Amino acid sequence: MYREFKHLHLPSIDAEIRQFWEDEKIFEKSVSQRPTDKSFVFYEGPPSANGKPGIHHVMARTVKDLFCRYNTLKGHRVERKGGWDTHGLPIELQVEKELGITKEDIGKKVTVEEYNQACRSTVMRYKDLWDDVTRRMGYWVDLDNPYITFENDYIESVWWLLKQLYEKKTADNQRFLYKGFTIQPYSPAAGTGLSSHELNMPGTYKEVTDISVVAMFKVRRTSESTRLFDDENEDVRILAWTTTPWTLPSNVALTVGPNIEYAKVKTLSPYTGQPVSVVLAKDRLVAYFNAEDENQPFENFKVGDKKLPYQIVKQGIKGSELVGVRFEQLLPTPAAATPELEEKAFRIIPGDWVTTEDGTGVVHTAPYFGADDFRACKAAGVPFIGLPNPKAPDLPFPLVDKQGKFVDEVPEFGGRYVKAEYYPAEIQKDKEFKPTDLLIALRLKEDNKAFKIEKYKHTYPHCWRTDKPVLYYPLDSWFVRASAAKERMAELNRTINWKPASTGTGRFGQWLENLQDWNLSRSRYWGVPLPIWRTEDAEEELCIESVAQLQSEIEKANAALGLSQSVPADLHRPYMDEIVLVSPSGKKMFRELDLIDVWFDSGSMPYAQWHYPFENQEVFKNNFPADFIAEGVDQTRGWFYTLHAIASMVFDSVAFKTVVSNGLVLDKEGNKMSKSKGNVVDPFETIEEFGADATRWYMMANANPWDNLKFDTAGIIEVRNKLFGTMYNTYNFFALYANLDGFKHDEFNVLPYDKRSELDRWVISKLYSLVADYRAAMDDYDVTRACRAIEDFVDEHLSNWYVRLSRRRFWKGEMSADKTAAYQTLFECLLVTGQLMSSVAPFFSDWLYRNLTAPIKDVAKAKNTPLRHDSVHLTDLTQPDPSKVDKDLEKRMDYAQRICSLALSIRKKEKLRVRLPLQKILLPVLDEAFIAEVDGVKDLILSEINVKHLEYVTDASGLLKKGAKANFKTLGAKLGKDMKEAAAMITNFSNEEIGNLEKSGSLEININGNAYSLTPEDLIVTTEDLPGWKVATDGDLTVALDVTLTPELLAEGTARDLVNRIQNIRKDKDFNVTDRVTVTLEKHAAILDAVERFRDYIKAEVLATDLVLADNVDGEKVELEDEVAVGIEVSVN
RNA sequence: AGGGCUAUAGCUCAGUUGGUUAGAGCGCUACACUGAUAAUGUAGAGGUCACCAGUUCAACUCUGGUUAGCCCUACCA
Repeated sequence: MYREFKHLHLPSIDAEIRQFWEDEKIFEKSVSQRPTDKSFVFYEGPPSANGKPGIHHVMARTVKDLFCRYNTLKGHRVERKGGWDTHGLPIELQVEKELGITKEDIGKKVTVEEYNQACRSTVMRYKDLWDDVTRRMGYWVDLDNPYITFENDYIESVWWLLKQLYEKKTADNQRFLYKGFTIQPYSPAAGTGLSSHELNMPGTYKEVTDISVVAMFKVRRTSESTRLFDDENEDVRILAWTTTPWTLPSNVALTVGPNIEYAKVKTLSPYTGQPVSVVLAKDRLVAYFNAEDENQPFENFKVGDKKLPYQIVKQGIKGSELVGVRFEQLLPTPAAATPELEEKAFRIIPGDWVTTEDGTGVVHTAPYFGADDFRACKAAGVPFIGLPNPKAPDLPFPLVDKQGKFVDEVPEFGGRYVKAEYYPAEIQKDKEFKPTDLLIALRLKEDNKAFKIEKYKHTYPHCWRTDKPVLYYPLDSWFVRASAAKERMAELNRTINWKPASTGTGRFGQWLENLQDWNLSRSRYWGVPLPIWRTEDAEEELCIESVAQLQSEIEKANAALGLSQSVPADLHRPYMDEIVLVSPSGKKMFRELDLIDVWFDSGSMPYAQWHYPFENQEVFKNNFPADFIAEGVDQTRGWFYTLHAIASMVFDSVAFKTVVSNGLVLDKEGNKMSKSKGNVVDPFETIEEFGADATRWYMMANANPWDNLKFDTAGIIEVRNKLFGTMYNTYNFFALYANLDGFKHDEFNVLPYDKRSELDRWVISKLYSLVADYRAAMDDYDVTRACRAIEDFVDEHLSNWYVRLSRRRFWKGEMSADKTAAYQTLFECLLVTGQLMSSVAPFFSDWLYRNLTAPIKDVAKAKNTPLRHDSVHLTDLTQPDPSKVDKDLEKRMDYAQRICSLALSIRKKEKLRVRLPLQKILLPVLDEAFIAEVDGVKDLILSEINVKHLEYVTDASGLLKKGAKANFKTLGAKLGKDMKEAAAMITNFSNEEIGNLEKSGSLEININGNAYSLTPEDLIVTTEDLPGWKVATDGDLTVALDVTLTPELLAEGTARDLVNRIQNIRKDKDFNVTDRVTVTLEKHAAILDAVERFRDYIKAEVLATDLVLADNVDGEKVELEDEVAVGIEVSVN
């Protein structure tokens, strides 16, 4: 028996199948039963288990899962090793929050050891939730043997990779792993520098309003500047604009464009009213002065006036002429003063990058807080400003510390955070609170050093983890020289199949073109320690590549230094920091304290997950590179990049051949989901309510995975009702009648297709067309197209046409060859469609497969047939079979569907119910082939629309009124400008003209004096009308219906109505489908004729042994057509 | 600021190499149909294919520009 069900409840199916998978280890079998030499390699991008899974994870993991399942069905062995990303800032931040400490407390209030222990125990906090969502959504991945990035084996592989980079050299003999001092984005809140790709995470650049200041730098009267002065007492100032006033105490230079023209303007200081002469770019005058104020008297100006009088006293000063001019330091810090600074700093230097697009055309230059500034000062020989650094006098300590505070030595502002955002929220909210930038601006205003202070809106980078603004800050860091490999990376990238392609060529490709070196250093505690040891004088260094090498170096050091160190059991800080090695020259070597960027961890997973090269060399070889990976598009600069970079530089290979990047999951209004907005969707609730399959299917079918999805549960409901509901109903229908008839599918006794009906062969043809379309779409990683093809087949073809038209075959009469054919055909459709669905909808499809195959499982197993498998996920994907596809048949059926549709629409218009039979349908035909085609599906049409006969009307009959339309495609090229008129002319062609053209094969027309010869294919001929008939038209098809009613037809219609009403009563009374009944009908004039003529028909249809007419009937009054009510009683025998 | 992508019905989306009636589903209205139905049919309402130019006999489609949204690039102070 086939299982039958009352209702479709997908969550129950989920639970049943999940249990089955676990009991029978179906996932394990689906991998192990496939040959090892036919692998399809997939890499799992490791999630971090310290956050809860969200609905977007269901999206990303559905993409991963379905292509792995699909390739499994295709016979590949698809290992899916899970993994966990365990290092990094989010974990540290969470631990700090829980321990109630800040990073300054590390090493003080808690030891590094305790801190790291806390991190280690936190990382897996939500592992159970993750494992649960993994199971519930049906994501098949090996959770028992995942790679974990904090494990020693993993770290050792990472070291090995670092060593490869350390040893690799560019053509000019530079190492790919090197240390450099540069100005880098730095997040004081996170306490670490940020790599360029971290800065390129979505959402890092935010629009902020900062306080901008145009500062007035007082020019010192020296030999270089005399020409700027009219007299000795003139107060000449250079104007320079900044959006970061906190960098002004660190100002050492002003940069001008050598070719920019500057002007000197006599005016008044707006905030003090004192006379002053200001120098700025001539093109920028308009930004600070109004033309109508030019040459106005200065006496009238009062502080606070909007109108600032001015007078241009000198123009055409080239930037190059200003170079070397000295100025007074704006905000001196005595503790930072040095003779060298006094001598070489505070002067104007040149810079090519200066523009006059905004500001004053003069750039305030603070080398420690801007990369351009740093370079410009280096080039011009301007020293850096900061507190004395005894070890490196050239590199004084910055006036801003690593927490983002001014050092105490800075007058007035010492100890203040430079950005308001670094203060705790409650301080920022205080009414008295003033950001440091504002205090500085006010100070300048008071001291007559500010020309203009205003708010300025611009975008500024923020730390992607802490959401606070970054500083540009001088740091000593280890870099990977990625820029040296960018051509090779771009070249390898071109071989990768990106879905969508534009991400690869555009976003990723352009990124590679402008590739910067990869800043690897992180000043943190919980991560992979950089395995590099250096002597204190930095003369000698050693990069360790393995635990074994560390072991031997330790032994060497122990011997040389008389120590008793050993390799730590845990390769993290602080244990690694404690190891002292010895250099070839006998000096002590200490570990570089940096950790590496966690992105390097995850980019190392192809190697480190197998502890390569220390173990599993063969496994690695078979599993590199990946055939397929998938993650969110936000990983383009993250995991996708680090995978690609490491593979390119170390292995000169791609890391993955195909990558599918999915878009964001937004709420249904299109807003980003965020906790603060409260629009976050809980994946557990969604799956619990709608089932995993409907959720997965909706996410894949509604829009391409790479487009953003506006997540709306109404869409899931639609999928559930339409696709899964229809499949379920179709199955239940099959099961109901198969059980009644005792039909059991027999793989060894299948009726050949050519022995089956036109309708059967048609649906089989459609099915195998679907198989081909589906495979083509999936092979192209286009799951949306694949899903939509299935939806279309299930709804349009299988349920709405095949089953609807075949229903009668299933419930009429005893088993017959035709009935068997119907069962076998429907069985095959369900089986194959279910299999195609299984990649996206793994639960329902397995449930369906198991229901379909349960009755024959034992036989199948014994005889080793294709249906022997316990799960659809263990089967082989249905092969496309062109011999089963009959495009001509599909075309014929398409005619049938359209003809029925037209006939029904005429019925509708004429108010002729379908149960009322009609005499005749007429099809005007223009060519003989059409007759043959329609004849093949004639019976289907007649029964579907309840008409007795079908006739064709040919041209010869003379009844047809033809219409013609211009074929623009063929005529356009021929006629050109005369096209429009020709089209009008052709529309007005008479029957005769069209006939002539068809007969003779050509027709001359004349437009605007140009003669043209038309051929038959220049016209699209249609039959428009059949005078005297009810007609409907759809494109090239026309249908005419004979609506004459005879007593015979009316009686039959009434008989059918009676059958319908009696059937309804049977259904209402819950009779069994097979129950025999006795029917008593009220002796009503409206039905007498029908009962007389169709007594046997009615009896047969409703399984009545007796049909009695009586004056009084106990049963119910039932409405027939024309408001006639008749009493009917139906009772079981 | 520059570069890219997108813009089609109330909503979610299709729309081939330019070709003359721009489609589907959902939702809405009305009427049917149903011995599988959380279905289905027919009909209706709903579109200036974002806007403006250009190329062409012909533009939703190609080109340029504008606007809006998104993404990317950028420490231009």
